[in-house]
Amino acid sequence: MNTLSLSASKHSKSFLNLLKPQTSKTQSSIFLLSHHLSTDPGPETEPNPKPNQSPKDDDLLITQAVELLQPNEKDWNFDQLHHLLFSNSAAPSPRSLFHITRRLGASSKALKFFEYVSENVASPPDSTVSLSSSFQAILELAKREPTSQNKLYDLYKMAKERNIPLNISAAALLVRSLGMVGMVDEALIVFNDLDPGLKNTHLRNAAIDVMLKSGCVDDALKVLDEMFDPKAEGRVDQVTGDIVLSYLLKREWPGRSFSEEDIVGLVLKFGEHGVFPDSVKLTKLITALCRNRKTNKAWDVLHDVMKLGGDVKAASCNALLTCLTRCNDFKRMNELMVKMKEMDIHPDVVTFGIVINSLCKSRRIDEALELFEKISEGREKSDGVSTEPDVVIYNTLIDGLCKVGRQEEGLRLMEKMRLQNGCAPNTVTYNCLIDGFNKVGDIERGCELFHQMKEEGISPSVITLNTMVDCLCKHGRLNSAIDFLNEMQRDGVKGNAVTYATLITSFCNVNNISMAMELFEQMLRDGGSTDAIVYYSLISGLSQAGRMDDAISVVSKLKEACFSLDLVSYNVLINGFCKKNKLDKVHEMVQEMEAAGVKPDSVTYNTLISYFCKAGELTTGHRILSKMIDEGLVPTAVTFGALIHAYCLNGNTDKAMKIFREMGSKSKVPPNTVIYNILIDTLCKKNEVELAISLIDSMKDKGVRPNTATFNALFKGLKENNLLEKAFEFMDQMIEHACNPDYITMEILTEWLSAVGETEKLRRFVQGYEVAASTA
DNA sequence: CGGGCTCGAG
Repeated sequence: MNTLSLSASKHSKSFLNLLKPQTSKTQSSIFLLSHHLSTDPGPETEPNPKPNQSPKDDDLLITQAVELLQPNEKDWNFDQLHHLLFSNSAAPSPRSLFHITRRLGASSKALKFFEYVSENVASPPDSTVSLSSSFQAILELAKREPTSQNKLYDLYKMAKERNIPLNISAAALLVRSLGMVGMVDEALIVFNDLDPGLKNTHLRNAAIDVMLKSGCVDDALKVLDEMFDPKAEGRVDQVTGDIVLSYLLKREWPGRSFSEEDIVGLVLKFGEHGVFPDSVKLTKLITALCRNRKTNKAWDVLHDVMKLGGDVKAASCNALLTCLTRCNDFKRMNELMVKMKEMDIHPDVVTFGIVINSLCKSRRIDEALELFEKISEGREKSDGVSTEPDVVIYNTLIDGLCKVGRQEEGLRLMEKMRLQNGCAPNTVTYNCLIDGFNKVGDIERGCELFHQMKEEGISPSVITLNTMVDCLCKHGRLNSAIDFLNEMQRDGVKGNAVTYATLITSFCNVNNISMAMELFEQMLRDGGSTDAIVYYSLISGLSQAGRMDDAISVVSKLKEACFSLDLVSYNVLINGFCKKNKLDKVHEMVQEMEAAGVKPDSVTYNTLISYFCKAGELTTGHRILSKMIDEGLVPTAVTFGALIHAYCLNGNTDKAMKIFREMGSKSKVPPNTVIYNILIDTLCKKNEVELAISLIDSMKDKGVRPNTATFNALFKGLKENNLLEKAFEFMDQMIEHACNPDYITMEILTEWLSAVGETEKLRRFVQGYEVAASTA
């Protein structure tokens, strides 16, 4: 526990420190950086006026010249023109030529003027700069004209023939514009023709942009490499970084592929040159790495960017935190938060949301509530801290409470959130609560809340629908579920794949395959455009009903419709074949999924581990577990459950208990109801009822809901040992937890209680009254 | 660009 410094008692302090007003020493540098992050290359540079001519003189000249050039080019008065421009000993400045040319409006007219000037101006090289300026103006005009595509390149060829060099602005314009209209080869010719001295950062950026967008990735990388040379003209700048990174962050790269290592390598290389991804891009990169299970890479790149002096914002840290949460890596979560404080990165409301969610998901709901209180207090203080809990944080907590059976508290929290500005309950709030009450069997309250939300004008979502449908199905009220669905559809909430998957699976479970098929057809009909997910749900339902032949025939239908199986479908099929003990089919499926490029996930591994463990092949089970860990997957409660189950079956209860304890201490995976049930059942059978009872208590502490099977296992043990008072106690608890007795419960209790003359207590129990109260 | 709710494994 001590290594886990997420615990609120320790952390609340550091969080409060983080919330203190900050000395803003980083403030100004952040501002500067964000200014540099702009991708706008800045205004086109205009030629400088001649040193001996003031811009004012220049402007007069420009106005007069444009006046003279106003008429159609046939009617130009060349005498006056010559007098104005060339009678002076000083030729017109490049700046004035640029402006005169540009104000002629049309490129054809501008070109005529350009011809006139080139005939009258002194011979090169003296006139080169002037002519280049005029030429730049022609390009700018031509670019705006509708048929510019070929015109631009023709103009370039003309300039080249006449040995009129491009200035930087003209070159950049050509490269960009040609690239934009798809004349990539031409754009690259322009770039490659350029004098190396002219290839400044701006131009190289334009060229790299064109190259990347057209798939000439290797060319781009070559230019980029030159830009990394410390002696080079045109070093990388922020814009270079933006262009290259935006490209790398795309889902696919035309023309080449990049590994995560390549991308991270480039980011760091930019970093060494003082160029960093902006917050959005860094966050995207980290999110992408995390999605591809490269948590370590994500961790490294974030820390390296910090080390190199990049500006890291909370969002990027949040992305990594989310990923660490999913791996239950509390140690590094904590390390990262310490680092954030060190680097003066303020945690924001999302950061707190992630931490609170992480605590909730590990069932450390009270610590989550404590942290929540601390943040709320911080809001009251007048130190300018603006982290107040938002709707998401409230919802996270309400869901956390509901998930551990504290739905009444969840309800109270909803009332509390109404008192906070801008924190009105929303659809998600109600979804959590409805599910909370439904899951403990209190459908009445679930329905009540459902009507309440509608009265409040909060529209139910498809998740609300699915929550209700699932609950009705789990209680065997399949027809009510269908009615509910129809009613919601009338109100405009259409069922989705989850809805149908739930219904189809439920009908398969009660062996009503024809109804399942009918729903399948209905969804195909209603769905408008067919979706593969329709097939998935039926395959899943049939597999779980053990009808593997039917499932496989639906697979063929799916393939005929040109869909392919997804990860979940492979998982349910593998599970189905495992249950049927068809090992050859299991192998076939695993091979097929690998060939299809579908990577097995923890569910796949759990299914296989559980299969081999149950079959008594513990060695194979452990071997698959190692492979799972090698693949970067984290063992889940199901994984541990499979191992624990295996050792229980094996008679090795001590080993099972050892794994169970390690779950809490080493792995931080919260055990679930099934694991408790296995252990309680096994311990009772071995006559270790005391230990079994202590496990029930630990369930309460950890917020794991017992179910009917939990109590059944316990009652069997209590009956063996004739612990009647204990039995009454747990009968009350069963009522408290809204666990309905099933036929097994009734069998055990009827036999036992009739034998000892306690039939009255049994009667009250069946009617849902507390048993202990009946004695009073 | 980052955090919340339903369903698919044991």
